Amino acid sequence: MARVLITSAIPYINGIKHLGNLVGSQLPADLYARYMRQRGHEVLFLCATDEHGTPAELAAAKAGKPVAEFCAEMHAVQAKLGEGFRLSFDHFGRSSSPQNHALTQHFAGKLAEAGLIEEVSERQVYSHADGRFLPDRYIEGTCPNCGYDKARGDQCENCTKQLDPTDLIEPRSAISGSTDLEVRETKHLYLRQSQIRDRLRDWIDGQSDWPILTTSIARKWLDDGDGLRDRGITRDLDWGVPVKKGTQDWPGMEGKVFYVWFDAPIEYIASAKEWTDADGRPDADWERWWRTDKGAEDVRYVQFMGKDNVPFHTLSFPATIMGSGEPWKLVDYIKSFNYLNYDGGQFSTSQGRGVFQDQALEILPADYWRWWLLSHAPESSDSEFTWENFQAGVNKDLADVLGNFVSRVTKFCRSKFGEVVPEGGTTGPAEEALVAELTRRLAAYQDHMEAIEIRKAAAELRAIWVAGNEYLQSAAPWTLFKTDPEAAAAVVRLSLNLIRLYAVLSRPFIPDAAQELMRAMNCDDWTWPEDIGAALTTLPAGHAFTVPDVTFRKITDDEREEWKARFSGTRD
RNA sequence: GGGCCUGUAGCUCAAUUGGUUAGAGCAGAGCGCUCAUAACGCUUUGGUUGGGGGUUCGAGUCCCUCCGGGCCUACCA
Repeated sequence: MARVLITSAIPYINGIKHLGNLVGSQLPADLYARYMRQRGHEVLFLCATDEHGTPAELAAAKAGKPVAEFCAEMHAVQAKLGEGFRLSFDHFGRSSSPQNHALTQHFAGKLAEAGLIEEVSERQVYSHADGRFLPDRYIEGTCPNCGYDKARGDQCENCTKQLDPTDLIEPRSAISGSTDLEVRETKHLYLRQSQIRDRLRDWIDGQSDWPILTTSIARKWLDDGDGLRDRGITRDLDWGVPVKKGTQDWPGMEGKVFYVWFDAPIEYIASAKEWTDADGRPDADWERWWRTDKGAEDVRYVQFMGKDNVPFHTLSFPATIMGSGEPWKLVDYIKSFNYLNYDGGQFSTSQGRGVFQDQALEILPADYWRWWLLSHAPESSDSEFTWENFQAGVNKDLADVLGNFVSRVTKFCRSKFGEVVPEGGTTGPAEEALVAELTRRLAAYQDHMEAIEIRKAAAELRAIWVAGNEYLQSAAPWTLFKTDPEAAAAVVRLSLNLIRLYAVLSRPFIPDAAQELMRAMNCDDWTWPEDIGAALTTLPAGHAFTVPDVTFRKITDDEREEWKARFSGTRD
């Protein structure tokens, strides 16, 4: 039995996330966590909300709420949506937790001791009307290069020229529109990542099996221009982790907080402490996952994230861990994803474009989304959600191939033998061939799951479902029954066992439906099959079952059109 | 501008990393079955692998070039 630590990128707090966010980290992480648990491994699956930063403060202001209250509410909303999608987190924490405050300050203290923190004085734009410093992109003005009047302080979207906020003509706050701006001197802490560059490079170079997407982004940052740059890890904000050196005050840093990207990954660790603290368990219980000096040497740590998160997970966070000089667990494998687009464009939280998690669950059960999203995960390039593809995929795969198989087997049995596994008859070459095929496909399925090749795993699972229909078609128990009822009974007995096997194998993808099927088979044996032939005799003759309701109803053309129209514009 | 990724059948994707005649699913066509959610099975149509050039006995795969799509470019997260 192995021990697997799994984290998915922690979703930002500023609003309800769309399906692109879901498929880019949490959903695949959940698939992997569920699979590894089913295979008997010890799994710790952690996630949290990422609650700090300017956008969180602005979202709270827009909602007319104090930021702490806003974040608490949004955390509850996201936690509930996670449950709705059956994300099997062992703990869903908050980056604003006291545990994360303490740990973030601890790391900063250790980095300072190691000489990896530098104090830098810099000039930033302050808005009197907004009462805050403005990040570059929150300043708008006219581009000095092309004259575009909505250029941002970091870059002009029209001519793509990189800008400094002070380059803008007639700069104004993007928040309030105020032109009452002032350049102020302010002091910040920088993490001297450049000092750790060679260690990071050696570490990255040693990861030959990581997705190209992951390593190429890391190398780009290591080698771009003058190489890996030091990074500011503090901000002038109210809401965040106060800057401290361990438990000590940090002279000159009063009133400042750590940068959200410094404290967010540390929450992966703090979430584990939140998890044990919640039950009053000792620190040793979470440290055995995170401290290689306290039992984590044999842990395999796997992270899931969208490509936009890769630099922070391959460089900044490892630099924090390496630089601390303490034996924290480094990530072993980083699975990164491209983007899921929506019907010809991007999903957008700010523009309200696409399908959001709450809306998705309102119109269909979680399994529909899980199956389609996972079987179309943007692994090799950006992928696209269209209602036509979604309808076709769900109807064909879930309703026709899997659902209808269950339906035809159980209903045939009920009409000929009653709601009980029939006895009599023996298996022959057809059954042996089926077992051989399933054994081969199961091995492939397992290989793909181990390698986190999600679309391939989904395709293999589907092929396993198809094999049942092929078998049933060629065995034709409805014909056999007329001349040799016992032979038909043997076919049906095996087919009912196939349903149970499908519940076991499909559970990581579609946990609710798997549960329904298992319940209908009046069984609770989720043992992962070591031997297909043996697994297909689990339900013995005489075992009672029930014919389940339609497991997956089809999406009608009318529904498809209705949803397409409903989600074409922006959400309220 | 620079860097990275990507382009394979109408659609969504494969192709053991340079090795037979480029494969699946969906959609389309034909046949079969009648247990089943008008479901299932079998057969089948469909590709100058974005264009052009090169290396090689051999290129979807490597190199050059052009075209298209996307991402990143460090103070959004």
